[in-house]
Amino acid sequence: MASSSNPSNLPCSSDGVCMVCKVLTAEVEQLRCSTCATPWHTPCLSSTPPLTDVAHWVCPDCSGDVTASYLPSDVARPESSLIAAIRIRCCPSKRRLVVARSFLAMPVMQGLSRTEAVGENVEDSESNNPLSMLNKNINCSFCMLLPERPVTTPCGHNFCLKCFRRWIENGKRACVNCRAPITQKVAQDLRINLALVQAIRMANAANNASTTGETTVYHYKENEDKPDRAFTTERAKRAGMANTSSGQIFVTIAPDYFGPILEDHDPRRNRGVRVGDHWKDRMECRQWGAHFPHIAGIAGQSTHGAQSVALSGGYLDDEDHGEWFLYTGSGGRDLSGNKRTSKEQSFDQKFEKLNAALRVSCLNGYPVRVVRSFKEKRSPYAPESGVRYDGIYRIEKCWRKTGVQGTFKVCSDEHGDHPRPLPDIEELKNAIDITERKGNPAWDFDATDGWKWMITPPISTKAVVTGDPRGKKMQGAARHTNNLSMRERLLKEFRCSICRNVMEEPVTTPCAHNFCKKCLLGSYDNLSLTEERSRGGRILRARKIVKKCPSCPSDIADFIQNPQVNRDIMNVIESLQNEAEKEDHARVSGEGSSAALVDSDDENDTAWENQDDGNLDEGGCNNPEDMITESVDLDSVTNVDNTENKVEVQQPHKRTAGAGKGKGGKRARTSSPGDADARNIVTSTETLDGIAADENVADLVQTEDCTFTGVERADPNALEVDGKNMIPDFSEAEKVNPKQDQEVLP
DNA sequence: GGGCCCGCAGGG
DNA sequence: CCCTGCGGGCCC
Repeated sequence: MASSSNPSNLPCSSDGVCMVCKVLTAEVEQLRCSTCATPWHTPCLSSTPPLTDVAHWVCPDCSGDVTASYLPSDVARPESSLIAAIRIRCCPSKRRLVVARSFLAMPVMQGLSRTEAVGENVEDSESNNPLSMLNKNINCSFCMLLPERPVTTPCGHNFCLKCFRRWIENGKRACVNCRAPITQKVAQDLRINLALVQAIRMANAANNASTTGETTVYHYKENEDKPDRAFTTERAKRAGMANTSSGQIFVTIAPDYFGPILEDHDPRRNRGVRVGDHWKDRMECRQWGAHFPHIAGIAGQSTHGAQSVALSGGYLDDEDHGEWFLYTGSGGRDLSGNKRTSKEQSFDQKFEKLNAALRVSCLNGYPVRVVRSFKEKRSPYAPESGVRYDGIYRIEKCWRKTGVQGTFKVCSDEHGDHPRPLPDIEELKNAIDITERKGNPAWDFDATDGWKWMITPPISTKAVVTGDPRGKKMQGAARHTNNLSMRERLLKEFRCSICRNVMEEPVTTPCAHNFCKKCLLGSYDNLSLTEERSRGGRILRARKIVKKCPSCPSDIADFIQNPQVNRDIMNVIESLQNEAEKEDHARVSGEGSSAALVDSDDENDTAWENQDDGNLDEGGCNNPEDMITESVDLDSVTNVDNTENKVEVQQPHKRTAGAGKGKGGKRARTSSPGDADARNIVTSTETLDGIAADENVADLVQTEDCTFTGVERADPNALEVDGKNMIPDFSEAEKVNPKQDQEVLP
């Protein structure tokens, strides 16, 4: 390995110029680092590897020696930003580069560097900058940034998943920090450290927020008491699942969370919900968060936006073209009496409630999750059974128009009274209240990163898990409790799952769960390492006892033999606690707010909720761009008879703009006296931002047509397991129905 | 296969 | 607290 002590050890720049001798280097004179792929000018290296080792050569930046000199404690040196800049090169992915740039450009970071450069204590800047505090204590030793999708080694060191993977893929089997061996098992079965993810996210969100008091928000409500499956009481049985009580919600997203459900949100499987995932019914679908309401087709809040929709055939004139669809809003049906559902449209829909939510998502270009149910019999894209998650779509247009389901008119293919298969433009002519996005969509395609948030996602106003009646009660009770500071919320993320207190001597298991060292070891006190066995007087070889992680079924017997404290996390916790103490002293008052730290979850969670309530009127958004929602004039709808809200949804490679043509063309834009539908165009988009993203992003299709946003590929595993429920190949389907692709029918 | 019927979850 | 909602088992 090259020596790191030579100060002149510098790589070549991106255009191939050696940063030592300033000469444009030829490929043959370069040595590429097997870890970061950066080229180095061989003649300028202080030492060169033997020819046989060239393939495995690791550059000075990536080699352990140098990394050591870049440990967080060294960040305080004035040249730290330079070091960081150089280190960025070790993570060649563009994405990281982008992250790094914006990172360095952040005022917060600059402030941090300055402060540290002159040797001041950092804590002052920390108090208001949780992000810089985290950044100071937790750095990936490869890229020197806050770890992205952090993984923790059994020796207690934290890295970006990607950086660490690259290291492993290059055959390294020792921790870059401490040289502790990394077993094959650990290397192969990396798990994201969710506590870190949450903390970093929270800090990021706080940092991005324009005002100081606001919060992001990952509140957890007790959910564990619920069974894994939905259940129906004896009395309610006859009425079917409408009367079932929800089972446990498995994902850690709030009901008003927008976008894909990533592995970070899926502590059970650490996998996330992927396109093509399939459930037996709406209840099960709900438990995995794809679509929460178990009857209603739209999940959303009128001022916040709609998070998901279910396509299940409730409205006759919906069109499903796979990549885009038309969706009718809710309302306008007479559900009085004991008729809890009515197919008849008896009055106008308006852009209120859930329809307003759709419109908010349309205006802002939020990602909308889409599930299809087998009940949508008329769609070739519907699954044969159950409910399937079909990825992220975007609502392109909303309008109201006279539909076919009015009281006075029922049009269906059988009756031959086909509405003209108009292209969208035509339909839009007849429509009223046309809404479309004016600005840039919040969720959009980026050439480098694929589909992603272009702005800070809307801040959740709800607790992560719903459904526990106790939670509801607590909501009210806690409504008056005080808000938690960012520091307190961060500390909450670092609680031990066993004692529920902020961790002391935190250890991270290979399955990425965090506990106090004492708690973890204590829970196996009565178990010896091996079990003596005998049979019929004969002594058998001792069998190793399986020791399950307290949070999951993983066997962590090996790990707990010598669990290493996660010092990064410990440092963060200590910093946070010191800050809290200081503040308490400064306040001198007896009732410091840090006391809230030991409060029950419910207390705290609902307290945050309370805090959020204050923001609700602003659409729950803190980003100015989100404020568009404020301008929505929900009352602008007037004098329409029987209006339904429709959504037009679009899929990837299709031409979208003209949605219209569908098979029968349902919408009889006819003379029916009333029945305007509120419609929405939705286009499909999705990228999973997680481990899976690596596999998925490349599959995103970008259309020439700006209306469409992209589509995520189905999970191949899901397809294998259950072929009949596989997500349809939309392109094929289109071939079968060429008409659908024609621009306009006369 | 169609419709009844019922009582959950969530918005407001 | 009231109202609504693209469920679904069961009975006919």
